[in-house]
Amino acid sequence: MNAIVDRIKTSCTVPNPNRDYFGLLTEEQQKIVNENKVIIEYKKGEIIAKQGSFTTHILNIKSGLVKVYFEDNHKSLILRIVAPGSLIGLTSLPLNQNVFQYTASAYVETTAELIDINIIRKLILDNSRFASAIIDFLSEVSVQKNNRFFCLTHRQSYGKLADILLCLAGNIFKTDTFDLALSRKELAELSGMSTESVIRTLKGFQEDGLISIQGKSFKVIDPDGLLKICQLG
Amino acid sequence: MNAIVDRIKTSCTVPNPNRDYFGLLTEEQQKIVNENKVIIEYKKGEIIAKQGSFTTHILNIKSGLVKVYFEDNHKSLILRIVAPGSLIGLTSLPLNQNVFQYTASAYVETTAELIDINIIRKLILDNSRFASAIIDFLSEVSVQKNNRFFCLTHRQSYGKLADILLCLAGNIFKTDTFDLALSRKELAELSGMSTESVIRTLKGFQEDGLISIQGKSFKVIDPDGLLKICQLG
DNA sequence: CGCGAGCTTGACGTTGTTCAACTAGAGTGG
DNA sequence: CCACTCTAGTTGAACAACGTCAAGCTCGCG
Repeated sequence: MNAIVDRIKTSCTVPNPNRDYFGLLTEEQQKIVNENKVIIEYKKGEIIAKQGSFTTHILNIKSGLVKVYFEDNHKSLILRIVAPGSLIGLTSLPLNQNVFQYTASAYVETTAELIDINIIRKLILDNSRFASAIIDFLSEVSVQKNNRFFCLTHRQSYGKLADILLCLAGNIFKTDTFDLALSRKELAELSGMSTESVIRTLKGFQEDGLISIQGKSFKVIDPDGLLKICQLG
Repeated sequence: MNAIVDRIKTSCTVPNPNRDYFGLLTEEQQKIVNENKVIIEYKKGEIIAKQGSFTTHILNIKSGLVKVYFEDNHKSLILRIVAPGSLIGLTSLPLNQNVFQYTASAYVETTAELIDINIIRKLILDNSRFASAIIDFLSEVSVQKNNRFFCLTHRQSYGKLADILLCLAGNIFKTDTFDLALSRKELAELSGMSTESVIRTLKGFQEDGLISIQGKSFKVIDPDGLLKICQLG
């Protein structure tokens, strides 16, 4: 499964699990962070950060699953799915851009550390290895977003949805059988399609023997087939 | 004109003109950069960086106009338009991501400084204010890309093209009358439409008295009208 | 048992792409 | 100076992909 996922430039974002940003800090610095952070639990559906509001804290997702989306004119676009180990709010680090540039909400019950953004700003200036890790993080997110961007603009419904399914299986749930925490409507949002089209496309995949669905329970039967659909468009 | 442009989250990328990344370096560090850079001139259409090839240098665009695009399966997606003052190649800073993540080519005659990427990596570790400026740059590019992403996925042809026109007038050429260096085909690529649709949509704008066109010469007559079209979709 | 949210299906309309033909202008060689 | 050709731009018609709308279904829960 992972071999498949590695071959596509998939559209869902997933953090690099090997990266421990705060482990790069000195003991002293870690102490400062620990003294200036709080841990918050969010229930399913709750807003974690609201686009346009002042970014006073950076969020470090510890457990759960979060959607980060851009809102405008009553429409929304999911920018990335955030799994534990990833940070939210870094685009507010520039002082001239100090409000959340997107909204984040919890797909499922989620816990997050909130760390004062000014502490983060100071750590960037005080610890260059930490700064470098943040640069790496931003670069990786950027590249993953490019892939998602490409997928949503240059593929049609079958390709988009095949991509999302492979990504959910390979990157988020890391197994070919999973109970989807998302509704059809959320799947539609994620792939930039209408709910009805998602349903019809899923049905098509099922008829072609690529996946099997039982309500919210998904099973990827033919990942290579899905991959082929991704690549064709 | 700029008041209009500021009100929309436009899809074309433009660098923050007030930022001089290398001015943050010490004299010593600037000397190292100057000793390890070359200036290259590119002719119209030439490839400046090719997706997939090793990133040995970061590009600092000094003059001209560059398109940065993502290629896959014989399709391409323009990620951003790069004007002088902006950097290209920063997404290759992470060591596990050390190839160009996109292709860059010159729209018009362009000059660029090429600076060894390892020097940049070292400067990030040695000079935290430089590192912080790079973080700010990546954040700004990220936000602009989100806007472009939203525009291309959630607007239809009229909205997309109106956005591009306002952006070209307001951000790139900075005047409401300009000779477009781009062909209709390039305009189509930029807005994610077919060439024919671009032509038809431009014609529509002209009939509605929003713009006037004489071959490659464009004039924005009613920026508020274009803005309204952007916002409606 | 009945209600309601989420899911599913069918019919229909719109948007925008594709294909093919045609035009205009710029450059080239006889 | 005139064909010739090549490219970019333009137009029309046919078609396909999707979204929208409206109606019906299902399943969990009070």
